[in-house]
Amino acid sequence: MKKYNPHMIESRWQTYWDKNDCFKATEDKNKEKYYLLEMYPYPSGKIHMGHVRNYAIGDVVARYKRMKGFNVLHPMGWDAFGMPAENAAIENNTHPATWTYDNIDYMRSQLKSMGFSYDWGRELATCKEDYYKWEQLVFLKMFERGLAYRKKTFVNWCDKCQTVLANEQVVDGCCWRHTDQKVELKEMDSWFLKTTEYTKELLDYCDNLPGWPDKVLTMQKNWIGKSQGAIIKFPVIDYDYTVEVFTTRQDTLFGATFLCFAPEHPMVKKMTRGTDQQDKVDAFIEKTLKIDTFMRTADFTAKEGLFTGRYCLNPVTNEKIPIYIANFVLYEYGTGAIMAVPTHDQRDFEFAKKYDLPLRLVIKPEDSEIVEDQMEEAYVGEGILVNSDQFNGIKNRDALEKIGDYLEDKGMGYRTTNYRLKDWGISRQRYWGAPIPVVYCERCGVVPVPEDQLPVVLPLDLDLKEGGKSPLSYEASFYETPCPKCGQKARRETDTMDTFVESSWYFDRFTSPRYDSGPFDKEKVLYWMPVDQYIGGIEHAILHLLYSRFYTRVLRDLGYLEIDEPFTNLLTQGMVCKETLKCEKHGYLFPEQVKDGKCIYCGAEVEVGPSIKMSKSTKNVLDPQKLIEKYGADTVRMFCLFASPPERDLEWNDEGVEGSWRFLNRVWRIVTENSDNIKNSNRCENFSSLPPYLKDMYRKIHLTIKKVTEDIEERFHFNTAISAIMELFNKISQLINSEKELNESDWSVVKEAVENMIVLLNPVVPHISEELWRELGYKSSLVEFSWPQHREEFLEKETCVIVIQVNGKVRSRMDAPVSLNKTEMENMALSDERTRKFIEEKAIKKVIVVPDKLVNIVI
RNA sequence: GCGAGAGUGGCGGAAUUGGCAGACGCACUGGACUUAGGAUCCAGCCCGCAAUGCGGAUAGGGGUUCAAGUCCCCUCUCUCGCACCA
Repeated sequence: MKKYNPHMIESRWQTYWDKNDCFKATEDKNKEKYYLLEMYPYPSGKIHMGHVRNYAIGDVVARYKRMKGFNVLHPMGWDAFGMPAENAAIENNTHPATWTYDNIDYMRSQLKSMGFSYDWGRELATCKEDYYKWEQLVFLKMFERGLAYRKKTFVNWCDKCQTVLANEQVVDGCCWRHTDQKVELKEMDSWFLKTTEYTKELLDYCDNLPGWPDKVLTMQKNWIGKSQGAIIKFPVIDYDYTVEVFTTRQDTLFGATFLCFAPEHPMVKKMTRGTDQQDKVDAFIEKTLKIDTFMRTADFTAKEGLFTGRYCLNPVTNEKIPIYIANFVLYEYGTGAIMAVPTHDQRDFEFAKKYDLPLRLVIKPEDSEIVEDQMEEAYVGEGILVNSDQFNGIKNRDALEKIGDYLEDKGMGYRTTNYRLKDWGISRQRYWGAPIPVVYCERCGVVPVPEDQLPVVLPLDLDLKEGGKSPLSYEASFYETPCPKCGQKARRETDTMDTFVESSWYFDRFTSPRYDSGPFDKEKVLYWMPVDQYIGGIEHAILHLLYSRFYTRVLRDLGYLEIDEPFTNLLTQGMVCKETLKCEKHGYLFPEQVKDGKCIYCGAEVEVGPSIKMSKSTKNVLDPQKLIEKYGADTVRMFCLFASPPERDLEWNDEGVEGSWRFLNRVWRIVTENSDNIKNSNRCENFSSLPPYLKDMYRKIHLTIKKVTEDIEERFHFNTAISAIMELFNKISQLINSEKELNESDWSVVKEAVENMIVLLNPVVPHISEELWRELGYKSSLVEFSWPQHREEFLEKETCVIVIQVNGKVRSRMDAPVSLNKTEMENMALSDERTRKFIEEKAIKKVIVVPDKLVNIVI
């Protein structure tokens, strides 16, 4: 008997699929298309378990859909621009391009060794000219339409990255890549994409994506952050300016006793210029801007502010109220200034108490009294308006409307909707990215590079300096260029685009990756898009997915696409977790640094920590390469799918992998040891003449087909699909290993069972199943094979086990013919001897009968 | 603080519509085969007890129901997201 040798088998089948172009996708209008996409990886060096899991999940679906007869597009590529390439290049004295392409080559070979069914002919890398050229073109089109623009703003600056970060890339006040690096505010010129042009659509369509997890949609909605309220105008006294504030609580307007500006608001300096307060105000602004936004606005940071020396009029009370600047007011949100109602807003309350500002109650709870002097916190509940002139006595909910109307009537303001979503800052002061195709000319200003001069090529031969600014800004051969308009000496933009721009349309490019007359071939993109199933990590729930939704709309409005949403269905898989090992002296340890529970360096007892996301920093990682070398790709794929359903975290367990390995060995053995008998027997023709135990086996075959199909199709629950196949396997193995000699009809049913088992296993473990399929005498590959369809008539049973309960407790079971009516079942249960013991002489109150399942006798 | 999700044996997890809780796998225990077993096969494996049976058990408490892991209410714990957003 041949031993199961995964490496031999796997490389043989990988070569076969490759040579025969098995996964090559071509447009075919007669077939239903299915575009399956997993989030493409950043070529960081080698694949990690997260990739393996993500791509194993995707591959099951791709292979399954293909067997189901769909025209499947399943591409793979590389998110190839980005900072790690630059950092690694400086560290290792290589070029980012060399580093990136080397990594791509190695990672491609790793993905190939996993046997994923990609159409490798469509592979793309975003760092190549023929990719970013089209991104630059789209940028120019956006510029023409005002969807890309330049402005001076306060930007998030990471000193370690030496670049600007998008708001989305700031996590807890720190850089998303350097969690120990505080982000500073820096005023800079930057390019923005006008995501806010589509705010409403992006929000509304969240209710139009039934195939997305609610969690992700909620996160997107929160990020967009819709709030309804009003803009209210407060005229400044003795100064020609009217402050506009946004509020959601116009019902509390009569209680607005002061105003607060964000310190960096440009009006603050203007209003205080030449006044006594100027110096103090300037100092306060400077001080506040040194503190990053997170710290400044953290809930543990005390409210701080300063009087500007100016007053304005509360438009409804006509009272003179002071204008402050305050650290807790955000310049980016609303109008950058607020009306402060200390009685009904906790922040305003704290501020007023600190600076001794007046409190006026304007909402009173219906069943109690509040006195301003005795308030210890703001009253934020519902109530009745007081101290509000003609609005006194009405409920504050109604006052929202009424005061809104009043403001509009009097021209003091208007109702509006405000969103938290801001425009997307895409400028990065980095080298390894797509150049922004514009030129700055002293005469002509900002001049877009003409389309026929694209691409603006990222130069490869230049010096990379450690730290500091982007090398492009030192490279005269790059930035020196004649102005496209007037021909005079001009300077090229040296910033590059955020890499999220590339990932906002790579899925479109996959439909025609070699197309050279535009971003993509319209006919092909119309055929394939949208992506039917997108699979990736939850960590992209906001950034990547929101940008992609935005970019899709831009491409639609530019005439490239005819769809609104890029991804019809989204599956967010959980993280791969493993326990951590920690030594008191040496910190986190790799498993090989621990022997017999002791640290190999100091012999100290190693603490086994909780299972958390695999990460290099906590050293609880596992190199998939080693697993593939030890067990082969099929075992690794199988364990990843078997250990938990995809959306949940996967708890890594070394012994569990052994289990998958043993299962595949058992399958191998039972098929190879019995292949002659299986090959030489005929398919079972006459079901009704089979003895009961074979009918039972037949039923199991069809039950398994049904279960596996439903688990993959409806829920992506591969773990239960695999366990169903294991049950079928156990049943086959019991029959074959039983004492008796197998006869002809036994073998005919075994043939049916084994063949179906192999086909059902194919999407999960494609190599071993192909090999065993051949072992059974089939010449063609399972790639060509159709997914089996269960037959209802084989699921039907002649008898079933009925559970008999007395007062809800299981007391007995009986075998009964199926489809008895309720009375028959009841009578049968009542005549059951074991059941009678529990009923004794007691009166029966009620009998509940669930057909073919259960009888519950209530006494 | 707000929002969402989760809590089931020693472990990963099943139970899809309210109908036998613990499928499948791991670990563990015993046995067979064996020079050997970290291979393979067979058996056992939620807890308690007066043990062929009975009782208890799905974070804890209460409720609805003939029947609750599943539905409702309260409490606790954990995870994730947001967090002075006016």
